[in-house]
Amino acid sequence: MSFTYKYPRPALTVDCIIFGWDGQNLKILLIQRANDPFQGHWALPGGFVEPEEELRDAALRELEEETGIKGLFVEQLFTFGSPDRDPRGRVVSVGYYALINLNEYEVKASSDAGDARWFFFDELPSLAFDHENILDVAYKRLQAKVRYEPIGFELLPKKFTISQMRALYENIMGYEINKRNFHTKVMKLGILRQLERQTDVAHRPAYLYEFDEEKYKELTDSGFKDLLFITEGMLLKNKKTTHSKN
Amino acid sequence: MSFTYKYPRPALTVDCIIFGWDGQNLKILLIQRANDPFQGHWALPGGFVEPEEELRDAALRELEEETGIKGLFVEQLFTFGSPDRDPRGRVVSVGYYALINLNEYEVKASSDAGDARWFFFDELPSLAFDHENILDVAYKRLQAKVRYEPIGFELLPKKFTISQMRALYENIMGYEINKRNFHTKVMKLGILRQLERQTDVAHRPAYLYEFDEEKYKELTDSGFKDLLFITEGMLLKNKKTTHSKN
DNA sequence: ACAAAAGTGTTGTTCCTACACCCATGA
DNA sequence: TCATGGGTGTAGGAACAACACTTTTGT
Repeated sequence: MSFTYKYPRPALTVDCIIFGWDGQNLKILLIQRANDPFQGHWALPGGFVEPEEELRDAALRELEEETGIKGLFVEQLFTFGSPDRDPRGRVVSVGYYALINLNEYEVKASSDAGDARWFFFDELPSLAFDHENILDVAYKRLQAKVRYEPIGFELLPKKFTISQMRALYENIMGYEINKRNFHTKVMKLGILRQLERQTDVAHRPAYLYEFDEEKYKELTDSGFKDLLFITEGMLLKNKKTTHSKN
Repeated sequence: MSFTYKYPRPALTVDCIIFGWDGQNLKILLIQRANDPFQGHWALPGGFVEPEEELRDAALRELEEETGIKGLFVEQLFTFGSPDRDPRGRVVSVGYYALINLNEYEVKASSDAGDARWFFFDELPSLAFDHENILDVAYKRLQAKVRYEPIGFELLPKKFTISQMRALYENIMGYEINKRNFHTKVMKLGILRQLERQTDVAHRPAYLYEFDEEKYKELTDSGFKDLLFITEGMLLKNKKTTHSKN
């Protein structure tokens, strides 16, 4: 069976940039290509969009295939369509990025499509196609979003401490964050519900919090989010953070 | 001549949302469809992406065809790919939005592809396909961008007054803007070069300004734009602006 | 008692907000 | 002189930035 058109048509794919967070490290899920163009190279997971499939659903399907998890948080990133981005011919790819907490799910990183592996964000191999560029766009987007609204609750566990939240943001921003001012800002926003305290830690136990979606929705819906969430004085710019891999 | 593939492929188009500003009104360029699906309906200008063409170039080409202007400001908006968005079959469309000052160019609004016309933003007809949705996404994006950085210098003439700039933002935001606070903020940013004054107006002549791209680049490059450009107290929320069509 | 991380007090500064007021021009 | 916008002064409050300090746990 085959399909014939009057004019040439590009193939349509989705590529997924999957950000994972294990509490210490920002990671990216990559797969090793089994077949020819760039065989053996690492690449972003992705694949062809089915004829009757929503773009978003295609992304979710690929994500489920690679991680085993349904209904991940995804957002459309950008569409990449340079004529020569794939040596086999023209392939237009819609990029989606996903956020996932690696402790909550114990994500399998293997799949039908060859080897899959989580990489530390600062130890990425070189990638197939234009995937380094795509990844770059995704990371910049993540950094930008984090500046003007608190996101990434998909990356944190259900219950988390402010320190854990701060550690995540430090990794995304690439800078240490002023503890005092971060705490103040988060509290003032009022989108966290305070729960019980931690136990069994060798220091003063921190309060646990959970994300209050109601309050968050109010904030964004109520006309205006006049938040720059991460402000300038919050960042300790002399102290860069590596995506520490302890 | 024809092209045959093993699997079905969607057609790939670009659609352009062209925002125009004539000094008083926000407008949108639409074309009237000459052919069958939605014949006679108004639609966003757009068309197929050529086999060897960058997506962005396709958008620029369409824009030139419709407006006669090369090198307009464009930015990728979003990609729309619902399987049923076009009754002829699957068509995936990459949306681009453009900004253009209607006085500077005296834009022709006719084209080979049937009738083209500028519509007042608040007098839009119903549109073909899912173009109302696309337009909605574009307008929301424009509003969002304007919140956290001063954009739209493409919409203003080379030399403009602060009042003209404010009028533009009032139209985009849909609210009147507090004159004092807007003025203060714009001045503090330091991205405008002050020029001579207006002449021949029946009131105190305003200073003309031009956009200082250098300073603007410094601002954005220098790490952080901690600007919410349009702040809450700037807007007079009781006073909505229609996109006044005088 | 000590280390380690959690959490709070506070001060100077900048920015935002909401007013009121004066200025320069053409008719 | 009046109408019409252009442009400025300013005061109270909120938010930001940069400090230092106290608290609570396990070892």
